[in-house]
Amino acid sequence: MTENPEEKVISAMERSADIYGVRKSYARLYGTLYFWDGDMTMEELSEETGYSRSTISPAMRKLEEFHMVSRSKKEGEGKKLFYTAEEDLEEAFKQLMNNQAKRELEVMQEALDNAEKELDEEEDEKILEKVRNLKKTYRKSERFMKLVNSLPSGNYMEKLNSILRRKKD
Amino acid sequence: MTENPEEKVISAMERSADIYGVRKSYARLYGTLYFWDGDMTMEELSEETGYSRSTISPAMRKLEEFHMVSRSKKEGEGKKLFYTAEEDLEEAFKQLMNNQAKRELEVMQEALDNAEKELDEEEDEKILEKVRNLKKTYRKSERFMKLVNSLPSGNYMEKLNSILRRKKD
DNA sequence: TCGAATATTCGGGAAAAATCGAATAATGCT
DNA sequence: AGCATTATTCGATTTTTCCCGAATATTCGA
Repeated sequence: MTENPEEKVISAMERSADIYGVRKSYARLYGTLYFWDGDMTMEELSEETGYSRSTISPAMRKLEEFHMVSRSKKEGEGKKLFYTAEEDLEEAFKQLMNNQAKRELEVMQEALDNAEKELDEEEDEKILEKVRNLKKTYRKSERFMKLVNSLPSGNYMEKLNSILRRKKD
Repeated sequence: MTENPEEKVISAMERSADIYGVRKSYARLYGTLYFWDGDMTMEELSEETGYSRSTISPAMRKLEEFHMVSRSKKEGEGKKLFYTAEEDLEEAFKQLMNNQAKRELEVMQEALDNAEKELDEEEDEKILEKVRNLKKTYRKSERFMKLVNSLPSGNYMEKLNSILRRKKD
């Protein structure tokens, strides 16, 4: 909240989150945690971000689900939870892609399969063709996703680049 | 609206759009147009989707900006606009990525640069390290984006796959 | 097993976004 | 140039999303 240099970065994170349809509060919570030295309790997060505990609690669970943060407990600290930010964002993004986008593609493909089946019975060639066209695109995206996910984390860019450099036009 | 097979596909599109933070109306408009035989006027789109013209007009301009649809006029049809769906979704997604994500990355990188500069003056090593860490990740994403964009449309997946098959574990 | 500390859930209210209808602007035709 | 037709903009309304505080559930330690 106070105007540190990192505040601007956190704002940028909020903006990104917003653009991708993720709650801004998630971004601020993550950013605050990322720049914090060590771990934080929900109470500290609340003080720091201004969000109430009832906002933070589910937010942290989501962030955990996305592998953006991890929780831990401490000896003699009761049931209090301590959070730390996952620093390897690359891995986090891959996870995000894996969970969200994958489920997403599945829904679409199921819809396309059903439509194809029905249209096949109705012998509606024009629409059928369009459905098949979509299926092709989605199969391609799926393969692309799997590919990115299968690449070893950390240096996939370098690998891809070097692979593709040879066909440089 | 009536329960055709393609309605389910359009619903899935709406869902996708929603997940990615895009207006559902855009998805329905695009989907309706995609399955339509030929081009459509805004009035037809309005009848078909139930959205009013004042919703459709800006939506279509956005879809055009994203290269998802294209407009045209017809001889003797006055100023009336006719829309057709871009069928090459792959190209459209690339465009989308190019516009939205690119601007997005720029904002973040500027914030990171500024933060780095300020922190450098303050000699705050810990935070500085974290900022640099983020910069690294974002540079990587940027390169990745550029790479995907530079790939020839249509069969990049096949190429990548065949290239990578040899390192299959 | 009980009590204290903490996390989580939930309903209501506030804020934000999406859509509509009415008013305005732009375009093509005569 | 003026009229008719269609697109666009804008303020208001509805819908949706987000967040908070209070109530409830869970966990840990004794």
